Amino acid sequence: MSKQNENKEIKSGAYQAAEIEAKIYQEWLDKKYFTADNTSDKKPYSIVIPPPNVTSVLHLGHALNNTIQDILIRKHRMQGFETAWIPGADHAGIATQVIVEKQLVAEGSTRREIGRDKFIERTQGWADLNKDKILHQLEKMGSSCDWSRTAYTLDDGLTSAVEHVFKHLYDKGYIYRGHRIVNWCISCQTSLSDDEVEHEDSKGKLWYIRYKLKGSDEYLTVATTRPETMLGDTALAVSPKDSRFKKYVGKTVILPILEREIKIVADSYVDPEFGTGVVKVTPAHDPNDFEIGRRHDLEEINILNIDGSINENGGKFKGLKRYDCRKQLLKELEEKGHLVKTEDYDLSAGTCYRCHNIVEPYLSDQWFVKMSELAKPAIDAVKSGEIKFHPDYWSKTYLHWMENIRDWCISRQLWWGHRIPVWYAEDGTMFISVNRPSADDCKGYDPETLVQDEDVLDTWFSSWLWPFSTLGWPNNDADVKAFYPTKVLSTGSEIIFLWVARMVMAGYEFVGGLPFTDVYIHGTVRDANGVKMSKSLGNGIDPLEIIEKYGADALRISMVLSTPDGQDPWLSKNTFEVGRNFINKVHQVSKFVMMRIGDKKPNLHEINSDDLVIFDKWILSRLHRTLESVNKSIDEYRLSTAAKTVYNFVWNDFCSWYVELIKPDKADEEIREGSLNVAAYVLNQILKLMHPFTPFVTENTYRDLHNLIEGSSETIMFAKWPEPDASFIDEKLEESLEQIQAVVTAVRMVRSELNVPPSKKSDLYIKVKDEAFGQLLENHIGYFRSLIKVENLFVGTDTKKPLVSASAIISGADIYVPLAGLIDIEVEKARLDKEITNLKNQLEKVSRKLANPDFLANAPEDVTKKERAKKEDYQERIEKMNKNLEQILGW
RNA sequence: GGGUGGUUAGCUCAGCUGGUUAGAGCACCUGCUUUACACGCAGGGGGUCAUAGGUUCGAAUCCUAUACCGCCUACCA
Repeated sequence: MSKQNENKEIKSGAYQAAEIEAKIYQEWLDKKYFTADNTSDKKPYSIVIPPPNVTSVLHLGHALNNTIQDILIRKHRMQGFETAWIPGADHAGIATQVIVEKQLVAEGSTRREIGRDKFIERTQGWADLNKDKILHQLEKMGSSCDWSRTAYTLDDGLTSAVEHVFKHLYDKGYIYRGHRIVNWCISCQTSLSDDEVEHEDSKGKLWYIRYKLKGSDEYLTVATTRPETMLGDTALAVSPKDSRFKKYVGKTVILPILEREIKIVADSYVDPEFGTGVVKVTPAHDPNDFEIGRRHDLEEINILNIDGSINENGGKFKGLKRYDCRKQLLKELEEKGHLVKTEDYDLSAGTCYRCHNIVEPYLSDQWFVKMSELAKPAIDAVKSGEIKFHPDYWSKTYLHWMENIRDWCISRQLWWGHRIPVWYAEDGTMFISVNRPSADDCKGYDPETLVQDEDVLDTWFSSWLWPFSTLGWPNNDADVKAFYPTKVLSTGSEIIFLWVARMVMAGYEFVGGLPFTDVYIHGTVRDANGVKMSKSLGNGIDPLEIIEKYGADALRISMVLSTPDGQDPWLSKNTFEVGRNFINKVHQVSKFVMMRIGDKKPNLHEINSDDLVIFDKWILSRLHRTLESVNKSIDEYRLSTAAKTVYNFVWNDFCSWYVELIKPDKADEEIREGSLNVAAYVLNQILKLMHPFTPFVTENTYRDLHNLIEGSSETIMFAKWPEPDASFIDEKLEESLEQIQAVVTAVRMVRSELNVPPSKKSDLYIKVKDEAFGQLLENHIGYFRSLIKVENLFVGTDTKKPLVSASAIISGADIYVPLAGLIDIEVEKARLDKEITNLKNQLEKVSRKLANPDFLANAPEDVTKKERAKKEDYQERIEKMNKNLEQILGW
């Protein structure tokens, strides 16, 4: 931190976010402003929150996502929609169970020791604690969630939705139980769906192992990346088209070490070009081998225990961990001459998305959902544009996955979650029910003898119902009727498959219609080095820490400003200074305007157009241009662009120009009434426009402003959203003002470069080309006199250059600042030289263009006209500057 | 291996349908206790727009390759 920064902290005039934010949020809660009314006549606008996991508190990714949702909700609330933002949390089966199990181990216990009921009770307590923390964080961020509708995937209502859906799919034949190869995490000791497996590239080896042909001295060599699986080999396979190996098909080889006899089969899966052209077949530990095994009726030998150690089928290797076994096995193979060679090999190993251990393909009984039929309407929805992705390119990712969808393994060998609602009789007959079936439900069987499936359902099996289960489906339809489908789902790209796609399928299958019309995919939050923020890397930033230091408004606006539309934001702690400074700026300018209002009563809602000067009209024009642009950007989900537009308007147009322009020449003079009205009106619009982005400072200031003028105030939350009005936009007038700004800037530049003390006033001579512009300057000099420290202004079409003066030549005006005794000739000369060189370069470019006959022949007329005008302008300015330069040299 | 996003100032990014003196914020340099704001004001320096071709009167912008960075996806042992 620099010295300057240290000093700033002590300054007392700055905006104090913390106290204001806490107070305001509590008021919003007390008045129940966030609560949605399902009987309202207003048009609905609803969003369901992507439920955060109860395993950990929120990070900046959540802060970004929830800011986006709150911006959309608050804007639409102001636009008169009945808004419902449904908050909630997700029980996160595997992740939560893993954490609680670790706690138990640390205490010297295990889940099996304390038993299922105790374990669930304990996990529940822990999850509830975290859930509360998460909801508290959302509040601190200013989220205007409808807390009366807070949902949780393990709530009774949501649980009954899960049961309902399970039964529905089972009856339809879409849910089935199968003996299949699944992804098995040896650490979490559960199956995983394909989407819960992450692929990580790693350096591996390809081991070449030879298998001896029975009754011959010949060998067949296979290549493998997982040699330990050979303990479960039940065949070798070759391509049926491969002439090299045709003669061996049907023969037998001896599996090294275990000395088991296994046969050689021909299967078209084998690629003769790869490796040796011979593949070892381990049906119980490889999905492809499993298929080959089924085709050739091979034995399926499971060699692993659920913890990844070798079981009794591994003979003497029994009890070894998988990679220890690999080591010993390779050693023995080498000793016995079976290891032909070893090559380096890049592979991408599947790892568990929760614990990052390498996943084993594992043969077990699991429940699956058949997906192909469910996918159809979900594909159509995106293809037809009924559901739109923002940015649009994500729809390709979605469609690619949907069109290649595979069955979904939904059973998990866990205790934490929705227990599979299936009961088995001794003979294997199944009954679907959450609770023990009644005698009527299982005719012919004694309910007491039925045993419930031990496993629980994948967490996503409850979260895919989120857009309607949170609204009371299937038991209560009032909210469903009022708020389904929701409008937009805002989330990160990493759960397009896990969650978004499945919600779309669920929406069509269970409720009969799409769950949302828009999917907004925001970027992934990264640290200052571009590394994804994560708890395990420890590079995350706690939003609460940022809120404490800078305020929630600053957190929100900083995040949105620094998240490029459709790209990943790179954030560091000082990213948030941008927002804090901006909030303070708004606070300061509001303070100023209110101070100047005093006991006057400007109209905040209407403009009296009879009492406007050019600057007033200009800021109104800029305001409405801004409104036009911001509204468009938000509608297109370009929130960062919207925020930047607001930022630039407020800081540059309003604070740096307009407010400075209307400041009277002397401190004790009053602001012209018409301008003060405009300032108050524009400020009010700014506050409303900014409210979705920075809810607290705008609420606070809005109330102050209204109290001051009207003696009372309502909340800004339901204030009328500022819509653009094109009749305020005046391009010509904006151009005129840009000319005035150019004069001001030129004078400032001259003074600054010549090191004129800011306190020193001077006269100003301007020779204008156009009489009207001269009038404009003359009539409004009072407004910008203080901006350029001008004493007397001399303006006209024939104004002469004072002898000793610095000059600046801009389009349409020659500017002279008489500064006898203050001008350093060398500095002024260098300055003019630089300017002239600059202009000459530009002139050169334009001249070349205009000398090209093809350009003149082909370019549209307005372009050539523009270029000609430019050329003239450059020439004129260069001439004048040269003259000025000569004159200086003559001094 | 397929798909997809990126490459513009020291850093993070704008620049949407080709014609701009290529912009902003941060950082940097200079000056400033100027009537709200030093979390500020004014001014300044800094870019052969990844590379190579092409289309065009004209390319940061369109097309084609190449390189690098990133993400997603994939059962080639």
